[in-house]
Amino acid sequence: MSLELAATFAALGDPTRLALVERLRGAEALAVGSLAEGLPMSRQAVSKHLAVLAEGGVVSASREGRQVLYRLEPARVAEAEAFLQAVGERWDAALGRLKAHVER
Amino acid sequence: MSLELAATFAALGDPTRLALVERLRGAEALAVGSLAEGLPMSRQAVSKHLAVLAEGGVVSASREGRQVLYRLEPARVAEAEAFLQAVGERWDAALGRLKAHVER
DNA sequence: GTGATCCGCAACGAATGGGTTGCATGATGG
DNA sequence: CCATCATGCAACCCATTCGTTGCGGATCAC
Repeated sequence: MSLELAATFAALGDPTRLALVERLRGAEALAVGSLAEGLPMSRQAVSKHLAVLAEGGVVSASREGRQVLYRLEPARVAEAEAFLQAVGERWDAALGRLKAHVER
Repeated sequence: MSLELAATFAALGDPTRLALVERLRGAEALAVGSLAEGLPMSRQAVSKHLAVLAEGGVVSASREGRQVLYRLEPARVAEAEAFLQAVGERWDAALGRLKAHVER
């Protein structure tokens, strides 16, 4: 299956990276240093996590002076969401059929 | 952040497991052996992947005679979908504000 | 310029992940 | 019963991941 989709899900499959995404949800764009603040690991570790998120298409980076700003990238996130919705739809459809059968 | 959510995303973050989910999308429930059929790895490897999916709440297992049936578990999938939707919503809101500003 | 700040790169060790094989177990069919 | 089939369990190997530290390169403030 789609390697890109797998990379996106894998990027989200870590508590630290989920926390980073949630932080980015509350701001337009944040620098590495401010994202690392408060997390129980080094700045370089956070930087690596951000690289994984970027590889998965969840965030994008842009240099701004001497700092690097990260922001959410909704396109790939929407693809992942669509996949999950499709998974659920099959089940909803089955439920619909069952309901129709019961009500007949 | 939610360890459960991270486990769910991590479970989906592998091409083989995504393929398994897609197969399960087309059937009510499938046994380990039939899920392993056609995949370029041993049955035990597939069994491990299914265990990871179950740990992430994506599928559930039930013994049926001498075979174990796996089926999709929509509840946790819906939680993951809701998270992704929330991530996108922030962006949509920002886009809305931008649009409103431009049109003023 | 000089010094401080923000960050990436490289090397390293410990832990995890994904695959294999061999064997044990429990249900099925004659 | 006995052979067979569908799985799980355990041990092992190799590759990757996750964290660290040390260093060097830009950039800003003065």
